[in-house]
Amino acid sequence: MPAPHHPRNRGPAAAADNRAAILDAARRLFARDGYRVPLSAIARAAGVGQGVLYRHFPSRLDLAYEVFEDNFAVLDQTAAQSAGPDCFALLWRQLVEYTIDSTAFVEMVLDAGDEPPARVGAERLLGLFARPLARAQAAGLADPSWTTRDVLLLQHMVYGVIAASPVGADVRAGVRRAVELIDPRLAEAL
Amino acid sequence: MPAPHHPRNRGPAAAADNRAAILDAARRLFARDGYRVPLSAIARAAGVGQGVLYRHFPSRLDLAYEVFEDNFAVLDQTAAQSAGPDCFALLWRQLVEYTIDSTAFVEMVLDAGDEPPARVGAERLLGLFARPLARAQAAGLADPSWTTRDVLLLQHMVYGVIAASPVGADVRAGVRRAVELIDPRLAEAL
Amino acid sequence: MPAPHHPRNRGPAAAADNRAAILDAARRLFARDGYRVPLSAIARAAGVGQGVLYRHFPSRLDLAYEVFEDNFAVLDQTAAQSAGPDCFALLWRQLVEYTIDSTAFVEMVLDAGDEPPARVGAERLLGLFARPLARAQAAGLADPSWTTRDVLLLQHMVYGVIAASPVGADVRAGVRRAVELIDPRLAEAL
Amino acid sequence: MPAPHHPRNRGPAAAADNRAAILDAARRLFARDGYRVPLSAIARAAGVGQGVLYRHFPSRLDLAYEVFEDNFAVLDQTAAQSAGPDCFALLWRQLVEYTIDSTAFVEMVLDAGDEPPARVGAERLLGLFARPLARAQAAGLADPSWTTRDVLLLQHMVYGVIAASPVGADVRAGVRRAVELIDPRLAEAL
DNA sequence: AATGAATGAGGTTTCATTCAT
DNA sequence: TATGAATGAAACCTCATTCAT
Repeated sequence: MPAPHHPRNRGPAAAADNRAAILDAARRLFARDGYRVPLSAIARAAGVGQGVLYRHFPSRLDLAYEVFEDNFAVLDQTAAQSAGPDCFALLWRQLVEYTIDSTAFVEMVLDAGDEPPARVGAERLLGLFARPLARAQAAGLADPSWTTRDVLLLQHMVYGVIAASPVGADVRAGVRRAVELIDPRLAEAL
Repeated sequence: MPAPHHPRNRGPAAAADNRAAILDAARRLFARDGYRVPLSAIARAAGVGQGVLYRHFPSRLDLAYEVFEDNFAVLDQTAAQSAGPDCFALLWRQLVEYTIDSTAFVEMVLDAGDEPPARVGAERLLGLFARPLARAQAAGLADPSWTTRDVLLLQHMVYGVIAASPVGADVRAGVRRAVELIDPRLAEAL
Repeated sequence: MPAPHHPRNRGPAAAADNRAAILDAARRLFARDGYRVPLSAIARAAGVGQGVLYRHFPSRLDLAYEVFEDNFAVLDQTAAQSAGPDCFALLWRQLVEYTIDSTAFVEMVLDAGDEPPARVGAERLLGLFARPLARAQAAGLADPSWTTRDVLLLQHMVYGVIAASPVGADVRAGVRRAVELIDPRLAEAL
Repeated sequence: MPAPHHPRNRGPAAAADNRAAILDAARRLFARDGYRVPLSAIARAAGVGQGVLYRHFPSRLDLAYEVFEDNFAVLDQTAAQSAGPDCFALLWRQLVEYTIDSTAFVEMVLDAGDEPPARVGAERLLGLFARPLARAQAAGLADPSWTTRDVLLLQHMVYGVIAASPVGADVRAGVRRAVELIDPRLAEAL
């Protein structure tokens, strides 16, 4: 038995692993049980004590933000790698995917309320979409009247559709139709 | 002992009054403190015992549904009184207003999750909008491709914008712009 | 078996009993374990749920104050019944007794800190001692320079001696000697 | 790898520095936040790990005792340097000052409870005051009935006054009046 | 010898729900 | 039928203490 089942207190070296395990557990539980899932459940699922969770993430929002931070990282990469007019569509598609997958994201945003908006990523998204949107507009692939802030609104509208979807419903179909109502080009990207 | 010290139990006659008082208190507290307000607070504000609240509304959702039921009543009235092509715009405007005013509504919908969707009024809205939408479409006041189910989607999109609005933000402006992105005619109605 | 061992939820009728049981338990545990004893321990000892404790006494200070309220009641009685010059000595003796018995009282006072002073009884003691002190002074049984506020200081000095007494020490002897250092007449009363 | 990234472990030489830093931090935090301040806060303020704190001071009481040890050192010096009948007054003044400044001292004494009394310095104080008290008594500067143990009682009485002082109160004035009640000569020394 | 992360017990507090009266 | 106290299961958060590195 080379791997002991309950290695108590693996020391500071475990910090990075623990952090990753917490983020992983949080991602899963946020997705399964919603943003309000007990932090103790996350700690348990991650196999760490509650104190560790508090050390790494002093508040629920800190944790949630980090969970979604990964998403931003991928979006950043997409924005950096794709310089053509399609970049906007790619980003939009990914953003919608993340929004669908992380319904907890909606609740986090709801809950964040009076927190600095940058915390919940709005500003990051704005920066992310600015140039791709301009390029898409120049190429006639996006409505010329849209601002980057409108892209946020679009995402929020997608939120709404997802959030209001009954559990068994086909979320993707609903989102697609909703986006279609706004602009067929947006729906095509999905 | 002819004069009870605490004339508490006013008998069955009080039931209707209590019900109304609870609904009224719930409406206020949902608006002020959000959907998650303690039920005991609602009971207290209504001046009734907690048991009464449970008698009338076995669950928070039952209570919330009834609270918003009144909104539907007004919408019903609007639908009944206005037979012209403008009816759709009137209904839409009212629906958006209710959605904005009752942010708790958003949370309720989020929370309802796996409850029968009809519970949260979707079916009622469908029935409500069916004929007015048709009339508006016939008069060129609404996109001919829209179905009544699309109207629900539209409302959900408005949900999203409201839900994602930071605390101090101008919710109405955001909603208006969002609706504008979909169709200028919808925005005009607001 | 006429008396079930664990009668769960005895209903509102139990409120008064519960309140008394909580106060009783608190008095015992404060005396045994100090002011910082866990509230949950008090609830357990009283045989009630934690919620009940919170309903009756929203804060530790509320509970402590009520526990010591009884003491004041007895002092009030003494002050009311004894109109002679000995009244001061009687009150002083009782006050010292209570102070000795309730070391938690010291800690409560320590902990109260910035709470309204009336809460922790200082003002009550002032009012209680005013007239008896005057009578005792008139009869030459108390130092004429003492004010009622000085009586509080005297009590606090007794606090200090009690608080600093090692566990096994003869608290009473220490207090007596301390009081003797101040004024033999005060010590005689003990 | 000649240049370690984190020059953390400075080796045995750091032990003395660490000890001093911990004592310094403890003195400040005890004064600012009270005796119950988290040990982790002290470690942090001292810039050391928590383990180091435990190595040097196995318990909070050990730490507190050492913190106040310095006070004793000064008292020792006073006792050694002043051979006249005023020595008692000087020592008394210093003792009262330390007691006022370190309200945490009061709490420590309260908390020590069942620890060996010598730990909290009683015995040291006894030894310290023995000869100065005798000299003061011989010179008529102190009550001839006082024993050195009475001096401890006097200090405890001062404790009580300090401990019972409301947060905003003028502690010094209270202490002065209290001491005056005992003996004007003691108050003069302050 | 120092670090500082991990542990986990334990305290406080809050409510949804029940139920004696 | 109404009352509102009682229940008790969590949830949150905080440290004292340990221990791998």
